[in-house]
Amino acid sequence: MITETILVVDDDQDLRESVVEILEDAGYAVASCATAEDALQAMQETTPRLALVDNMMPGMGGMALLPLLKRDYPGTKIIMITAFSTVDNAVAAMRSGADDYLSKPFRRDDLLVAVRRALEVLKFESRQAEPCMDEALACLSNPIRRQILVALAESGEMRFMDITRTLGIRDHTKVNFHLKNLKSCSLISQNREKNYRLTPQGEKIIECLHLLAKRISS
Amino acid sequence: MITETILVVDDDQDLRESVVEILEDAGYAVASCATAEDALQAMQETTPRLALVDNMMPGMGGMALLPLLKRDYPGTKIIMITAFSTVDNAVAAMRSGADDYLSKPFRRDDLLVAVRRALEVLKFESRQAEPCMDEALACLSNPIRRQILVALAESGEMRFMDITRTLGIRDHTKVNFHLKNLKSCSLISQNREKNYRLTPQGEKIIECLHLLAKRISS
DNA sequence: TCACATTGTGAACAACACTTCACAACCGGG
DNA sequence: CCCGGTTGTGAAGTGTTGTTCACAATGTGA
Repeated sequence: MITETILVVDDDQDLRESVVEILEDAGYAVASCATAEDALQAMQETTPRLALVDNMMPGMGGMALLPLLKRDYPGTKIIMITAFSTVDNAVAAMRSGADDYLSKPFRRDDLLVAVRRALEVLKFESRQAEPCMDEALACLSNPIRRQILVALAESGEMRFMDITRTLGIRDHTKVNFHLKNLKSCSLISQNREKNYRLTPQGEKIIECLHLLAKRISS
Repeated sequence: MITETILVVDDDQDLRESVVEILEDAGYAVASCATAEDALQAMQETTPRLALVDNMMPGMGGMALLPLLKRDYPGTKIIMITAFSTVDNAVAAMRSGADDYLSKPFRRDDLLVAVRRALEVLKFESRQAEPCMDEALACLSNPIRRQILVALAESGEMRFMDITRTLGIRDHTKVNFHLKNLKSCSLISQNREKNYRLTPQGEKIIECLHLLAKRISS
């Protein structure tokens, strides 16, 4: 079993060591480095699931590091640390993929609260919901069903024959068959007016399809 | 074709009307309402892909509305609007799922920039790369094959009987069958020592499986 | 060398996914 | 009212996927 560590990235040696100490006192395993470049190296070696990153660093700054980390390690949570924080800066950081944001100076407890919260989220996320994915993935295995989902995602709401014609399928009962499948895994639903639309679950699946497509093609 | 609209949620009638006007002048179709409760209703009816939500409203506030919207309409982008903005508030909003954050008072152009940026992201996300995913998704449709991929992701490299025993399958030829499938979609490969391992493609798929699990369970 | 685990193939079969067809309930306009 | 489009069901057939079994090549330690 690989020990779970937290990575601390900060060029200010005093602050870095103090952060490391706080975390180690709290019982966490910690790795640290002083530059964004070293951080990338460290990520490759230890792949921590939580990283604390300083915003202002010589060389590549934290804001530049953020998107790199999020792209290559989408599962890793990142807490941004900043002096001179502004609303705009915080928003920019969060938009770039930071999972939390700490303004310097912060108290010991601010740090620990943020870390614990991030780890809680990780714990929650790592509890997988495999079972409910089974039916969903099985549904996705058929191209016609995928096309239906995509069409619904684009149009928001469609009637039966809309879908049939959009896909260019002559036999409407065939479409019906797949619609029934999608309904039974509750990826789509039908309202009183008989309009089909994605369920929240269905939308999540579509989002993931997009992610998958993006990732595979890149 | 349903017209794409932007939803504006703000209790302050003056501000709401001015925002609506700015957006309409810029050529967008706009719907608006004054309370979070009405917003939920409006979402059900029109399902806009972009919503501007005021933070402070009588009744349910914007911060309470946010997670509801994100849960039920994960595809919809949300821009939070706030008077008295602080870093903490901005961070909290972004953490709750806001995609952007505007401090009052803002200029016409600030608003339009944020809106355009959100719409750009939406446009990008809706562009798909379906074709190469077909075989991969078909492979994922079988639980045994998924288990094999997961096992390989965890162990890095395994031999035939390792896999068979790890999955607790008595008939080794069954495993062989699925391995052959996985090989033929090049999600796994086999080296001279007959060890099986994930291909780069296979690793990407596993990442996406994790993402999917995360998303579905949350 | 023999015994035994590993790794694999191909055929026969079972189970399931998908398609097609015949038919029917319903609604709206002419 | 009748006609044609919409939305649906169920049964029968077809084809694909998945399982099982009998068997074989290879390697490996006693």
